[in-house]
Formats: sequence, structure tokens, C-alpha cells
Amino acid sequence: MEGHDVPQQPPPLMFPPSTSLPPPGMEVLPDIDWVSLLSGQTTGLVESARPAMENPCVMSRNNIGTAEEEMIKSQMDKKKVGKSKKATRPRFAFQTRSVDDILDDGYRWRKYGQKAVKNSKYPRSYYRCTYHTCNVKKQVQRLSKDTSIVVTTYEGVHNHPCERLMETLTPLLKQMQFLARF
DNA sequence: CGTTTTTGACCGGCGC
DNA sequence: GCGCCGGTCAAAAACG
Repeated sequence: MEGHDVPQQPPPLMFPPSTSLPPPGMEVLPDIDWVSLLSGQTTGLVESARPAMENPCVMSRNNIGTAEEEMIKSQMDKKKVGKSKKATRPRFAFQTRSVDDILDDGYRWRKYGQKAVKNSKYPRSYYRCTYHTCNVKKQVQRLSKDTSIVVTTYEGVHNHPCERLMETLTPLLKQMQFLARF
């Protein structure tokens, strides 16, 4: 509702500190911390003690050290321990430094809910993939601790190809090429 | 006018 | 049983 009252937040680190200039043709890059996304540890063995601040964009499998993630994980475990006849659909979450709550991942999402989360000033939004036979869901929430960080949790696997795959991948590929020079 | 967002109601699980 | 909490539904509003 109200505009994000984010105080003058330093812009996300988009490129290695040594070079602040984006490669040619990179203006279209959304405000995603691709550097952290690509260089951060992607294996989920980060213990809960590790503060999420150090790694602004820790990507892991069901294992992120923040309190909110702890809750997600615990409730997920409970569901699994319970009588879950349902296929244990894969879930993974990652944090992103972004000014946008919703980052374009190439799929079309329809919002179907929004709830206030305990211990957080910011609500959590629920999205569903709009493809008819695809019931992939994702939820997006902003950390109350660090307003500039958005946690996105995906649940399920798309059973259809991603339109706009190239558009989605192009910034990633360009970033990889850029990083490959080091 | 079709699609998406908004928002309160509703529901199920869990702890007390 | 009751209330809290997280997740979903659905009707109405908003949007393009």
C-alpha cells in the first residue's frame, strides 16, 4: 500500500567493487544481486549460526539461517513428518537484494493472497503460476530486519516450458561472461 | 471485457 | 474446545 519507506538505501552491489561500470548493454539488468547469486555458496551446508547479512543472497536448499527461514523450515518438516500422502514437492528459498518485491523469473504469476507475518512489519505475498495445469507456488516476503532483502520461496516444479526463457537468462549469461574474465 | 489484485472470510493444524 | 497462526478462497475492485 504505502510506498516503501526505505530510507536512502545504498544500491545493491551489482558488480565487483573494483569495477563499477556495467558491461555494455547491461542497463536492462534488473536490481538483482547476480554477483552474490552466482558467487555465493550454493550448497546448503551453511549452519544456522551464519548470519544472513554476510551473504546478502545466500541460495541454499531449505537452509537459510534467518529466523523467518527457520520457521519455514520447521513448518515444512512438520508437514513432512505428518501424514503427507502428497508428493513431497521440492521447495527452495533464496534471498535477494532488490528494491522490487517481485522479480521477473520468466513465468507469469497470479497473486492469490497476502498475510501479515508475525515478527515482521511487512506482509508475505502468495503467488501461483498461471499456467493451467501447473500449480507451482511461490511466496515473497521482505525481511523486517533488513528491508533491502527479499526472500522468495518456490514450491513445486513447472510442468511446462518457460516462455521468455532467453529474456530471463540473458542477463545471467552476460554476467557470467563478465565474471569469467577474472 | 478479460485478467489480475485486493482483502476479509474461511479452514486446518497445533499448543494450551 | 478455543484461540493463534499460516495458507487459501473468492467476491469485488482495479487495471489495461
